Amino acid sequence: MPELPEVETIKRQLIHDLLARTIKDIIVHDQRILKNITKEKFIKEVKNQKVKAILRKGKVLIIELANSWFIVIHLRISGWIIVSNKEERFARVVLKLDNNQLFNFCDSRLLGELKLVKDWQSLPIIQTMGKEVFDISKEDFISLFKNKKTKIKPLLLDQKFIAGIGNIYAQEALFCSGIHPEKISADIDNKRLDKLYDCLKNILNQAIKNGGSSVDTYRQVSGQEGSYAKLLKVYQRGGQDCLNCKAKIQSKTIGGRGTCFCPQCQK
DNA sequence: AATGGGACCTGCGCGC
DNA sequence: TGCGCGCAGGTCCCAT
Repeated sequence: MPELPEVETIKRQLIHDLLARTIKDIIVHDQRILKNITKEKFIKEVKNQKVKAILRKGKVLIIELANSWFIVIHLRISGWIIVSNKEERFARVVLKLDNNQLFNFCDSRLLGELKLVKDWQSLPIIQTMGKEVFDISKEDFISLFKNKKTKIKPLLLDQKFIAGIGNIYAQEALFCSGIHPEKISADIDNKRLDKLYDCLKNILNQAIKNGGSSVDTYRQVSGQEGSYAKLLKVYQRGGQDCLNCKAKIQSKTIGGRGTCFCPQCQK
């Protein structure tokens, strides 16, 4: 699923493939992707605009146009972006660029969204978003967990608490730091939280280096798979042996989400 | 404050 | 072979 490393990968590649290009034409194949604007208005405002900047906040991708409109994209579960010379399968919105390349916003399940706004910073999703682990000191990170009487894993998925972490990297970071996903946050000692901070940063950075994790529909902008999937240690490994201790990786629903962990290594 | 469920969606893998 | 079913999960929203 597109989480921080996947969206960051896309952002970096779009700086190469989309920045400073002019959008010559727009094709909207499925209007359900457009959340706050009609197809006609979207085309009118975006046509012939030059791409001025590409930003990322948490899992949100922001494309600034020369006329000060911002295209705000959330890939949700099943979205991805490919820049190529043809229309891709599942392309819902296609931007034709001045070098004849096509920016394909693909989404197999149509849960992603594209908005066109003048002020992206006032969007609720941005307003309520917590800090990313890269933007917070270890001390402040640790103090976030005190007084929180909720299970650690759903808390890591809460974008208002910390931004950018999704179901893959939450599971990986908890395995890395030896924390049971159902452990009550306030009961986790500082040593483990210290480790969690390091694990999160390391895992997210490694995932970015590998172009993200292609476990489902996600692809890099080139269409290549992200190679971090083969480095995942617990995600989707329920029933298999723990790579650390050989115990059986357990799989259960926690906070409504599938969760894999090692009952031996994670306490 | 925290938790649980439903809604949004459709491709895919499974069982029969 | 083909059909129907249920799972996958990011975010928002509502009820308890």
